[in-house]
Amino acid sequence: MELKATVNLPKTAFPMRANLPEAEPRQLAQWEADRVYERILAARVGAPLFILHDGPPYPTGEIHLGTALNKILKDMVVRSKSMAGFRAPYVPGWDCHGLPIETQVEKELGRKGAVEPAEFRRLCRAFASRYVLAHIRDFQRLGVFGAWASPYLTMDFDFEARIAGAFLEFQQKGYVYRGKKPVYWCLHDRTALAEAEVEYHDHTSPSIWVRYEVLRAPIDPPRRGRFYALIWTTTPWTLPASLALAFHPDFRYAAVEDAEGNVYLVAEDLVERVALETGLSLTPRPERLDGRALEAARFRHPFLDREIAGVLASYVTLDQGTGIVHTAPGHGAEDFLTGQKYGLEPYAPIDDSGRFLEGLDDYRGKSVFEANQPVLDLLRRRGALVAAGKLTHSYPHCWRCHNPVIFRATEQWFLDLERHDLRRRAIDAARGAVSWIPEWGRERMVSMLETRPDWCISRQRIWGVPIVAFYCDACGNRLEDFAALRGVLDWFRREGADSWFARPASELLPPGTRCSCGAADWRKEKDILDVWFDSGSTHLAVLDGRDADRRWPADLYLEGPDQFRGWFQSSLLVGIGLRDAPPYRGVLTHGWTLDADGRPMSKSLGNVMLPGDVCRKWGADLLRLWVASQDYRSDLRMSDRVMEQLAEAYRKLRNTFRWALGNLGDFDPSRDAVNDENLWELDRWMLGRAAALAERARRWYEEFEFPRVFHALQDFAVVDLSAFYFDILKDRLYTFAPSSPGRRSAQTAVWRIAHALVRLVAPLLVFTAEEVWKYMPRRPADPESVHMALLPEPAELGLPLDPARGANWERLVAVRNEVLRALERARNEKLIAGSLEAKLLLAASDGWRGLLESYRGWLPAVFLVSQVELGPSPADDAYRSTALDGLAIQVQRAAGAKCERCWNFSPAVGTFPAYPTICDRCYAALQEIEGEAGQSGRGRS
RNA sequence: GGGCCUGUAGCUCAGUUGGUUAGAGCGCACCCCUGAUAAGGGUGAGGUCGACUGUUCGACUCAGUCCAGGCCCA
Repeated sequence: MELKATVNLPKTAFPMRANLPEAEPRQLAQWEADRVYERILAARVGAPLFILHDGPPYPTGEIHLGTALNKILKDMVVRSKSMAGFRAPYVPGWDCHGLPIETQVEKELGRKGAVEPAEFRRLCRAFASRYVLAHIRDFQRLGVFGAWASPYLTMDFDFEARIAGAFLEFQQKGYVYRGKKPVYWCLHDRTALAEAEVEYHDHTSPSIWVRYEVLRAPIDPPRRGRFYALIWTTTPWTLPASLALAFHPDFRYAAVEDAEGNVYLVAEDLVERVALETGLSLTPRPERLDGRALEAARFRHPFLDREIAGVLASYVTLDQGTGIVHTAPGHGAEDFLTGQKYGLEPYAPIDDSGRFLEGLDDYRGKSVFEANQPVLDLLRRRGALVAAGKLTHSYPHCWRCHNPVIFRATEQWFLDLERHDLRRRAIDAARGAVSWIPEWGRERMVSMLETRPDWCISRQRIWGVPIVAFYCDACGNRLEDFAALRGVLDWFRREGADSWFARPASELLPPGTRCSCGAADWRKEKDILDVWFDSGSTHLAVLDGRDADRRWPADLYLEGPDQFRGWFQSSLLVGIGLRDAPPYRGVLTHGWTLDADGRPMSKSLGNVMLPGDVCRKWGADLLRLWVASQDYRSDLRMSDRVMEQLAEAYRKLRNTFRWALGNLGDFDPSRDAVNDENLWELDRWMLGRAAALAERARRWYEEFEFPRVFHALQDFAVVDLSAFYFDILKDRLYTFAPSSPGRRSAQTAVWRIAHALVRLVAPLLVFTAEEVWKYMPRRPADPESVHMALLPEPAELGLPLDPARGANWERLVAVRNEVLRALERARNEKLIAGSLEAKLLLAASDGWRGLLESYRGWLPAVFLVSQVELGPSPADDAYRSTALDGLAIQVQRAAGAKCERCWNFSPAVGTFPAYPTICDRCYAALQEIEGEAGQSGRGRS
């Protein structure tokens, strides 16, 4: 038993089980107490800056997995940049204004409009502040480092002033106009919505076929019945605003006759389908018309005293309907454009809540969706309704209240994208100056910019930055004295944008501000700015160069794919419009989070997995591993199954570190490390492999290829270390005398590798890396936290081994793999159990023979067997390699007895009277150990 | 319907300029060890590379069509 005490078994306090959910919060508290984030920055004074500008989330509710993915990726970027030697500050931000907050506050208030605007804004501010604090905790829990004590909030007074200032600047530069346009309109929230605020859900609409009597068309009228154009629509309520019928210029239109002799115009290709869907029995007549011939046609409105024009539009399709589209320029984007072309008004006779202001008694005073049925009845009475049914289709809904929205022409504020070539310049910048990861981001941004309409920047809400504009009470003209307008910003800086609501125009404007008409009474604009204008301006407010950590433009924006229409785009337009350059040098996009079946996570599907729950069950490092393990450029799958798998990978990595730490318990790198030239060859070879890994990993970090880092680290830990190198080293580390050159060589290699690996993994597994670092023997120059360290340079792993020798080891590994097969066969035949019970007889052809001869002394260790002999010809029952030509392996029982100390078999066991149960090698080791003990005994006295 | 993207073993990923029997790790099955032990090691079974059609002497790799899924928009 006392022999066992002479075996150097691994010893470390580093726990095998991580217990991350409990350990991580302690680590967080430690980091905070030690001000590690600040110290990392301090350690990079004067280093080149790397600015990741944070895309601000809304401070509502608990963060979801997509948010966590986003923040973790950002943290990996910032940390890897920092460890690559950059000064990489991270200033997190929140988008505090807007409908999401208003909706929540209204919910808390219980009923709408219960309080004055100023009070409502106070409640919104309080709500946002509360959730910012909650989010900070959530994000910190993920191990994200950043300036949590000084984040940016778009509701900060100074920030509000900057947003309003950006608007004034746009206006001064001539980009801003007011116009009537159909916009998405939420009847429930009584506000215009940006495209970004609309989401599509299924909705059931009436599906009706309506006939418009033809007044004039280049075709002979029917003998018996009447002559109609047939249209199909799912929005009966837009019929009162129907001003035109649109035909496709290139379609052919047929005249078809029903049983009663009435004749209908319908797109030729749709005749059969229309007959089927309406139940009409339609008989074709010989007449055919090109769509473009119908531009001059005239029709009668089905129930209003109105003549309707025929117009041409290329968006008319043959997918559905009749190939003729009823057109209401006040209620559709495409209709609006067509209306403009033909000089038609964007007529929308409804108020903010969707009630009809004019028209027939049937529907006047009703809101649009209520009007569908009366309009239907009206059509039926007038004989205009040909058929009616229902259709469930994808329809735009308000992103906050989830009610269906409509298109409605209203007075709004717009940014003119054609002004000063804004659109073109933005596209050019996206094409040229910005680097996109992945590459396709460029094309996506460009194509979206090409087709997007002017930016509607006004909202009829309360919680936001007001549009700083005044109207003359007397003549209605808008104030264009920009010095006076800018004066308002001082109020914002002092009291916030709340001052707009709390103070009269006379206070906000310099005394005596007069209109050109001479009057001096002003009325404040009621609209506020679109929140996307807020967030689109964050780069102006945050990257303003007020200290060393702020520089415009940012190096990187990193968000989900939805931000192509959102933040990426709004920021770009603001940057180009006001600074004539993009606000970012690069844009990185990640995918969406999906469940195990590839469906997006959503509350309605009930498949959401919250980061908080994952942290409580698995730990933040495992969530981070999830982020690091998958290709974030496409969508990421999440499930218990995936987490279980990651937990296995984590465990393996952790135990590999643990074994290394256990074997470094008596190793001090500055005292015990072996020089490169004294390192054993295998150790140098492994160091070379680690160096190659470090080199690749550094490059991958540079390219944000985190999954490659993770997979490479895992492979290295599992294949190179655990299954190969460490397995081989056990014999040397456990049984050699503690200070023997061979053991110190192994320890030097293990230490260098672990010391490098822990830094390579640090940006990914932030908690575990720090924990490993704590238990690792370190050099005096090593920082206190692994996160202050730099990524390992390949050179740190030592001088490269001669490539020819490296190639030898690769071949030895190939032989080893064959040996393992042979040993397995022997095990199955019950010849041996453990591999140390084996003796190998290797017969090799010339190609392999030389190699084996020259590494003869290494072979038992590398093959984990007690004895190896090289022989001329294989026995009949030898294992013959198929992979390596000419190699045969014969497994026999090892000679001699099992050494009690090292468990190798040796004929020498029994030849040492003092130690009858041990082998010659252990005998020598024991001599050495006794010598060392004597020395250290003297040293101590 | 349009724009962009994704689709290689049960899971997560590699697959170099198209070129021999498509790789890795995990998981799984079986075996070994018991001095990394709620650890460690080994062997093995798993894939018609989403489908189809082309180009080519040869395609996971190129082209086209389709299918499934995602983001955005209609």
